[in-house]
Amino acid sequence: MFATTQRSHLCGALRLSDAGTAVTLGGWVHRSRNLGGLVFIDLRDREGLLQVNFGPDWAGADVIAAAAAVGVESVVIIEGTVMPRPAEMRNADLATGEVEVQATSIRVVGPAVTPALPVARGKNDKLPAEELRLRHRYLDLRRPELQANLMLRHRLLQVTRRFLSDRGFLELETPILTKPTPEGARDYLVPSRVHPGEFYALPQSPQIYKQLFMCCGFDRYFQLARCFRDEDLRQDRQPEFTQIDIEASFIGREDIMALSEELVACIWREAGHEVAAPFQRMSYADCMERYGCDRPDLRYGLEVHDFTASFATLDFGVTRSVIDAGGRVRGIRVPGGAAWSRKQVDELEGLAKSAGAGGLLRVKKAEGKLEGPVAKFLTPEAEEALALADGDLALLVAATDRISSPALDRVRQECARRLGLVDEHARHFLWVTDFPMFDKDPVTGALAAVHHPFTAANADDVAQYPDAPEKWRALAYDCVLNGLELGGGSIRTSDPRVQSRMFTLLGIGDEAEQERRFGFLLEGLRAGAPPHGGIAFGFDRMSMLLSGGTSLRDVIAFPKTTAARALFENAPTTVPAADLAELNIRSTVDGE
RNA sequence: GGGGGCGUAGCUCAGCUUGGUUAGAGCACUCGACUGUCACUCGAGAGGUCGCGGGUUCGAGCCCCGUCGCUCCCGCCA
Repeated sequence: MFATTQRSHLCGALRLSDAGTAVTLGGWVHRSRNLGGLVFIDLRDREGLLQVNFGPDWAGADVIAAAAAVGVESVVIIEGTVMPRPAEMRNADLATGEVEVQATSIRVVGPAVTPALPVARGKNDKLPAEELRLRHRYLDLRRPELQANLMLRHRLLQVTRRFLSDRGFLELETPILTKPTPEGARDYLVPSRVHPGEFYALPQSPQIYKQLFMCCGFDRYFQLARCFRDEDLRQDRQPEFTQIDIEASFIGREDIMALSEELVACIWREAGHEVAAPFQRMSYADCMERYGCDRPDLRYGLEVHDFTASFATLDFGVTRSVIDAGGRVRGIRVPGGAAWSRKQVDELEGLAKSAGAGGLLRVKKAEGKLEGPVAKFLTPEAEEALALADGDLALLVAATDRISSPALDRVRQECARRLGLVDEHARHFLWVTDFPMFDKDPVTGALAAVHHPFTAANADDVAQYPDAPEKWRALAYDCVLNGLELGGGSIRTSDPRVQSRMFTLLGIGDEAEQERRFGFLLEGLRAGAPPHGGIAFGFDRMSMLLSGGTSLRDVIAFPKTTAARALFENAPTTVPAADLAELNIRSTVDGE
């Protein structure tokens, strides 16, 4: 398949069964070893490494001299014969290690300057600084690890396309130049030359377009969609990213969740992992109650418990005042935590405080005795509720749930890490369902969409609490793996009047304002919209997990730094004033 | 927008605690030797704006202030 007019095989593909074959190979000089009369070159292509041998019995002196002179990372084309290696000279570390090619000619077709970064690395060599790897990305991407990552990414893209296409989903493209939506994340804006003073935005997601496809009757859509958000970056967040975007008509939650489980299993299988479906499900309320988090890592326990009832009678000021004010006392039991030093527990308290808690109450049981600031106040009922075994440590937060949940989440995760409870090979998939529709700002009372403004509400909740939207649950669902959000979606509002009411509840302007900003969606819905819904998966994150990496930058060919800068091509950059003038734009930055 | 870490040869790092002659090592590079290596080995050599700017000092890679870059985290990410 890879044979061309210039080469016959891929270097890394040759095996013992190819012995005796005359080959012409093109590749990069990974490393070379010059033993005097004998020269070895490890030739590399995307398939792997191959040892090429230049010896006087089959190659002329001029060929050997040329092989000895070629620098690493140069591109060469060699001719020769595949030979089995003598048993004692085989290399078990190399897929091609049972053979070598005895070369009769070498031609340097792409001489390389001395590389700024090493591509061939020793077993214990550290990677160069990421800044340098990004600046010299053309070299970094030659590394077998990154080649493997991008080739895996390709396979995951293809298997996703095949899976969805086979099920009748149409791959439809949506615009990259779109309308600014001043909700949610910041948009990347693109000035219009033709229309002075007006701007496009790059899409944060194809959300509205895919809903319009449903209105058009393309009842199953998908796209491997590039999305853009002008927010600050993280290890797992890039300003442009790829999502598997799916939408379908005449479906409910169960349809989307079943389809998604199949898709995820298919993708994981492509990477060599079997996934058990159906996935566990848990309501948002249960997640928050038991784990303090809407995407819990279920590879370990350390569940959060409520001790409010048994602490209500305690004559202890801290818990007393919180409970009287409507708060709760919640916490986790840490087996073996009693052995931790004061300093170690203080560090945990630091985590809780950084998450907003006032402090972390500790009770430990050592040699049958309870210890800690609250110990002497404990009633027999409270002791029984804590249910500490010898060596256990209880870590409690007395506060409103809004404060205690994130604090206990942080503490729980750190305790699991310290206790070695996190099984790196385990995969615990989870559906989180029944999110609230709205998040109510505790200060202003304003409602904000937890998912997005197009999500449909649970009809029973709307009927039961018509005037208390903060009690409505959304028909939304998140797919979680080991505490990471893989994707999320919802059933959408397909009634334009209901959609308009949602905008009103969210404080998105009057009717005229709604028409101006979201009219193109409302018009589509009014023209006859089927019930529909969908989901989007973070494809980069999936690729990262399946390639075994921890940074999105290792599965994206040309990523941005955390300062949202491209170091290789050096973007963004200033442009000549004349270019700005043509766009009717003037920079306010000094010195421009 | 805020906080932490890092920045010394092409690469990875030591040196900084306690300021003091000519800033070191490994790899890579150049030259030489070597016919079975596979991180070849051996010998020799070259290679430095100690991120940048300012300050303290008789003297700064080292101390202080500022700044830039990368990175991790918080905010943010409907």
